[in-house]
This record gives sequence, C-alpha cells and structure tokens, in this order.
Amino acid sequence: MNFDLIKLVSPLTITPYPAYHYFCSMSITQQIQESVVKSLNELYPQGFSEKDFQINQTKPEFTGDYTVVLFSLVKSLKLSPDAIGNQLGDHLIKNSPDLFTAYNIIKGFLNLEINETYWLNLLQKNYNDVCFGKQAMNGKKVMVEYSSPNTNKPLHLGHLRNNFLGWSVAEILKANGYEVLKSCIVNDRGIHICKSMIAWQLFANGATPASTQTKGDHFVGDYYVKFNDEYKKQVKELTETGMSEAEAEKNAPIMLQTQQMLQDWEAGKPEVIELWKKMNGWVYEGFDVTYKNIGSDFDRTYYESDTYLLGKDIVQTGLDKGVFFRKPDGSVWIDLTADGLDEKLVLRKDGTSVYITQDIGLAQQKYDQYQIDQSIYVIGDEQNYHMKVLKLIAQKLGVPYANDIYHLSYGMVELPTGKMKSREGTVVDADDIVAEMIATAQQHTEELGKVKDFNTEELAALYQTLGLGAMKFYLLRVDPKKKMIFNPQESIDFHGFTGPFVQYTYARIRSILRKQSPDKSAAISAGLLPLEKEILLLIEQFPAAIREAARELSPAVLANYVFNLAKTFNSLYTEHSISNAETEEKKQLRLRLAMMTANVLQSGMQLMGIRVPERM
RNA sequence: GGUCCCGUAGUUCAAUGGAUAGAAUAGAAGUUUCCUAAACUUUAGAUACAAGUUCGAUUCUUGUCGGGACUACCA
Repeated sequence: MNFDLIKLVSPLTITPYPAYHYFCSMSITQQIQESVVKSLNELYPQGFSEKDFQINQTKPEFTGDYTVVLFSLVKSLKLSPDAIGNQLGDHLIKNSPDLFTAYNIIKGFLNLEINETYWLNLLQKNYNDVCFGKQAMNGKKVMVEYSSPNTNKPLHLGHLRNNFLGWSVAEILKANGYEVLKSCIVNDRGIHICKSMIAWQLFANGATPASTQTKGDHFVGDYYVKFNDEYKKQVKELTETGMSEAEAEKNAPIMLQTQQMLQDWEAGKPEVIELWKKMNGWVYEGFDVTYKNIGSDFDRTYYESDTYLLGKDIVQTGLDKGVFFRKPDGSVWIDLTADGLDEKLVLRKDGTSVYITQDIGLAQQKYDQYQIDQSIYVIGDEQNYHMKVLKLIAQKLGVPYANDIYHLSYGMVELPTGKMKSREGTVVDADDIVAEMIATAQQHTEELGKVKDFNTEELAALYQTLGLGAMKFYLLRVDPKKKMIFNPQESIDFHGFTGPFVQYTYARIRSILRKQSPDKSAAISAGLLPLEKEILLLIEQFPAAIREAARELSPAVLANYVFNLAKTFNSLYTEHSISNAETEEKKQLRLRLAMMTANVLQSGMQLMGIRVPERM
C-alpha cells in the first residue's frame, strides 16, 4: 500500500470559509435557555431572562443530558426548588416535546433529557461537514502581533510558546469569522545587536555561518555569548585594579566599543551598516528555517530599524494637548501616578525616542495602514507594565484605536529547576528541542513498527507531524495566562494528554474509513448507547468550544476539548465494534460518528497548528 | 518600598458561584484468536492557612504565610 504524501497528513493553514457557510442552528444550550425563559415567563409574572438561571451539562451520575440549576429562582418566586422544578419540567415537556422527553429533580437541580432525534439529526446533517463549528466572516479585522525576535540570538523555548500561541490565536479568530493579519516586529537594532557585531569583529577572523557550517542565528548568537564572556573578563580585570564594579561595567573597553558602534550605526556609518546588514542577514536565514519548520508565518513584518523613529510627532501632539510635559532638561514625560503607575519617559533629553515612543508610533501606523478593529499583542507577562503604559498613553492621547489594544499576556516557560537563564546556559534552544521531539517520534514509530511500508519522505513527514504535534500540544494545553513548567522528560511523552494521543485516535478512525465510508442513503439506528450519546454531546459542543477559545484567546480550551473527545471515542472504539456492529443500522450510525469525530479532531488540531496523520 | 500575578493529588494541568473538585503522569491490578495496545478497564491519592459574603466558595472580599514578575534617558 502506498499513500500520497500530500494526503498523508492534514493541511495546516485554514482556508477561508465560504461566506454562505455558517453554523446557523443554535446550540442545544441556547435552545434550552430560550425554552426555559419562555416557560418561566408563561408560568410566572416576575419576568425572567437567560441571566436568571444556569444551564450545565448533567453530571454522569444522574439521568439526563442538561441541567437547570433552580436555586437562583427560589428567592424571586418564593417557591421551593422542587415545586419550581416540577412546574417548569412539565411545562417544558408540554411545550417542546420535540426537544425534551423527560425530567427529574434532585436537590434543586432540574435534569432534562433531550429528545434522541435531536442528536441523530445533528449527526445526519453534519457528519461529513469539515467546516462544522466555524463562523462566516463578520467583517472585523484583527491584527495579531507575535514572535518578535531579537536578531542577536536564536529562538528558545519561550519563543516557541509565543509562536504557537500567536499562530493558533490567529487561526481561532479566523474560525470565528474575523479577518486576521499576523504581524511580527523584529528587534533588529540597538545595543544588544551591536554586542554580537563587536564580538564578531574581535574574535571571528572572518568566519561565517557557511565557513563554519553553522545555522546563521546560532552563529550570531555564539558571538553574543562571546561578548558577554569577554565583558565579564574585562570587568573582573578592572575591579582587580581597584575600580568599583559599577565603574568597571561602564568603562570596560568592549562596552565602550559597543556604544561607539551604536552611535556609528545611528549616524549611518557605511561599514557599520554593512556589517549590521550582513549579520542580520545570517540571522534571518536561520530564522526562516526555524519558522518554516515550526509553521510560523506572517502577513506583515515590521523592523525596528524602520520604526524606531516613529512616534516623535505624536509626542509633539501630546505635548500640545498637555498629555505630556517637558522637564527642564528637555526630556518629555507622562505622569501616570494618578493611574497607580509612575512618571514615564517618552522622549529623551537629546530628542531621541525610547521603546514606548516607537510602540506608540507603530500602533498608529498599523491603524492607518490596515484600519484594524483589534490589535492583539502576544507578549510575555514580564511586559505587563509596559503594555499597560502603552494603552494608557493611547487612551490619554484620545486616539481612536486606544481601546482596541489588547495585550495577550502569556506566562513564562520555566524549567523544573527554575527560570531559564542564558548566563547559566539553561536556555532550551528552539531548534534543539524541536529536533529532539522529532527524533523521539521516530524512535517510538520504529519501535512500534506499524508503518514499515512508508518510504523515506513519508516517514520524515510523519515524524515531523508527530514530534511537532507533541511539542505544540504540550505548550498550548496550558492556559496561556499562566506560567508553565517545561519538564523535558514529560514533554517527550507520547501518551495521555498529548498531541500524539489525539493523532492516534484520528489515525485509527481513518483506518476504518479507508475501508468503508458511511452509506449516505442508509438508515441509522435509534436507541443510542451511553458512549454514542456522550460523543454526540461532545461534538455538539465543538462550535461553542471554538467560540470560547476566541473569547478567552486560549488554544488550551481546544486542547482540552479535543483530548476529551478523543478519549471518549477511544472508549467507544474499545467497547463497541464499528465495522462489525450488531446491526447494519448501528454500523451506519457508528461510521458517521467516527467520521464526524475525525473531522472535529482534525479541525480542532488544525486550529492549534497541529496536523493529523492518516496512519501512524 | 510600590504595582501586579500565582499557591489544587508525589508531579504537570482542569473546573462561566453549583451536585460526590476532573484529567494526565508516576504507583498498584488487569485487558490482544476481533476495526492500529501510541489504546482500554479498575484502584489509591489534592483546594496553603484563617475569617467574611450566601441556599451554596477552588472560584468573590479581607488578612496571614509562601513563590514569581515588573518598577532603565536598554530594547
């Protein structure tokens, strides 16, 4: 058997959904809500809305599918929960017999049983719909800025979380009908860039990535490390001559050289600019390889060397408006003490701009260029203060996009031993860890020996799919806002709550469907078994999960969702045969169930940037 | 000092104020003549502490203890 490489793994990027396609029917929760509101208002005069009660999925230990929590109604109705439950339950069944078939009340909870035909119709209508759960375009435009690398060192584990998160959030927003622009701001200038340039001049003897067979970003990063080593050495030498540490740090020759180089760069000195371009070029070649490998892409890349002068004119406007004030030395500030922050510099006394100045300028430029409705910045939580300042300044300036600035603040990735520290050499390199995951995928695959007929290319694609899938899932399964621990041992596990677990479930379904697809015209069986219904309930919640993921800007919602669905399907798979089902109608039901599960798993994984394999 | 964030099984993570706090992993015990055992089943194990708000608190409020981030005329 030979499989086409293209078809072996699922596509990564989502194609825009046709405008005519959208999930038109209301979710079951919404329908229940609506029915309950209607019933309450017909039964009682008080006047109720959806906010007056809660609908939950019924806990497995009770009979029923969805549950109305009655406590919140007790006070205004002055009736016991049981009395309300009985009246409401009767009324619901009488008025919507096609939706509700039975109810029971336990300790203030009204458990409702949903008519089985609802689930069967849902399945029959959508089992082959690969767009299930996605919304039509809503005309809103969002920019998601993520990745934002420095050109003095290679990407590390923290960047991976940023990249996977930014990319996934962009796809999730697309699935919710937004037009999304992915952007990247490259920090390509400044003192830290000059550090690696100086070190290269001093120590490289003309070496290049090509001459040393090193990936460009790693090559340059090595000189950044060399700078720090040399700097430390010089500081130590100076302090040994009796100089104070602070003085030594200021006067170390290599630091003086670096500062001179920054001035030369700003003055446009040709040989400095040339070196800068050359070394950044090496870094970009390296980044391109990494980005391509991990599946990051951008619609628009901004370079700080182009934007670092932006924002000065806005500062002038702010001065005129009295938002900013000038100190006697000529520097310009904003007073944010009333907002619980400090005074913040926006323009140096020499008239040059600082970090925040260019961010103000760039925000304005993005708005002018693209008329975006929302601007999401995927940046680590160490910059919470900075982003708060940015938004505050925008608000005080009264710019129209001020309230559309949103900082998607994600937590740091830490190791079991603590924070990653470049000085202590504990930084986990992005390329290394990805390669390690792919190698682990290869090792597992070879041990299991299930795809011995694959050719070299197919194997490479599979290892990539599995290794990267495991990595992405691991970094995305945690709530982005929270810091997370990266445990190298645990991360390479391909069992349990992992990407490969979901991929495996998908592959097993595809294996069945390759041999036999559902017969479109065939009847399906009524009388759903508990596991069959459980899967349908979960599938029905997929559109809601996509919406929630967008509302929370959290791919973790999808990771949890997809895992639960896969887990439940695996139980069904073990308990009940699909191909050799009890009856032909059962078989047709389960084939549809399998197909829809596979589609939803694929969509969900795709929204996290994870491909799913046909076989593994 | 100031501002902000976080404390849930041994470990890593869940839980719009709702029922007996879920998973995964590690531990223990099982499942392969049958659709892929990267799977499934069973088992044991946790809300830092103390008050408050209420029908009900992991969730909201306050305090205590513990951990972290930020607080540059760097970017």
